[in-house]
Amino acid sequence: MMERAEDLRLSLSLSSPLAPRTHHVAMLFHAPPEKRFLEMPLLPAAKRSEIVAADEERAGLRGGSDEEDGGCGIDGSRKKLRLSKDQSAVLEDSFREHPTLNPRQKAALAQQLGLRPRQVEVWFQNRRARTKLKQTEVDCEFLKRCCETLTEENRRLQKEVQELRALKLVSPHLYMNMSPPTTLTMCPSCERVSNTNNSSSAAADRRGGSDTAADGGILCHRPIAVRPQQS
DNA sequence: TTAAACGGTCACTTTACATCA
DNA sequence: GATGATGTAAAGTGACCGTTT
Repeated sequence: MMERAEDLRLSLSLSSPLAPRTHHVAMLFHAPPEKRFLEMPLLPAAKRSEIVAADEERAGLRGGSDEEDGGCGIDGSRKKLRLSKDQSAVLEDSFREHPTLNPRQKAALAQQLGLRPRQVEVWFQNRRARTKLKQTEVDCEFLKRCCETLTEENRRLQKEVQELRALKLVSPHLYMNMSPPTTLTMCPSCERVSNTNNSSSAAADRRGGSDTAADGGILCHRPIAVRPQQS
């Protein structure tokens, strides 16, 4: 199995709308329920009858079996299979167990549910896409909140620098007597400054701490930290 | 070692169907 | 009840990647 496929933290159709959509062999699907369940030994009898009932209900809505029209309507339009709740539940259970299927699992699941392996494959494909979409939404929200927090923190730090500069100008003596900000610590070996509860400072450190107040970016805290302390 | 064939997956898209106003 | 808008899920398509030959 491919690594990226397994990494669930998780393409383009160029088909022309003018071109007639082909109805592949893949679409000439599902046999009637009674035929399907001949090869469904893994499913309890009660479940089978439920699925059969659901199938029949759907068939009734469609007004004909797919075997007759090869999965397509009289006018050639493709009929769309809606999976029953039971089928979906089984697929969901299986998905929770393993988000990707090997050919054997796919075939077994298809047989159990009375579907074609291709349908099982497509279901898992779409399910992975839905999972990824949800995860992306969650990630997006998280990053948004991070961005807001960092923006606010940056604003606060810039304000603090301005105040300190002003203080330095007005009363240098008082400024020199100030104890350093308690949130800043200096590494004894490399003399780099880090803010143990401040992610933006750490980020600035990683970048070499070259940002200045003038360019509006995150301020380098080194000048503050190396301020000589009076005993 | 390189390249073609092949299979699996993904991203994007189309389409059928369900639901709701 | 008919109808159009909208959402959702099944399925089609091409690209990409890893494996095999």
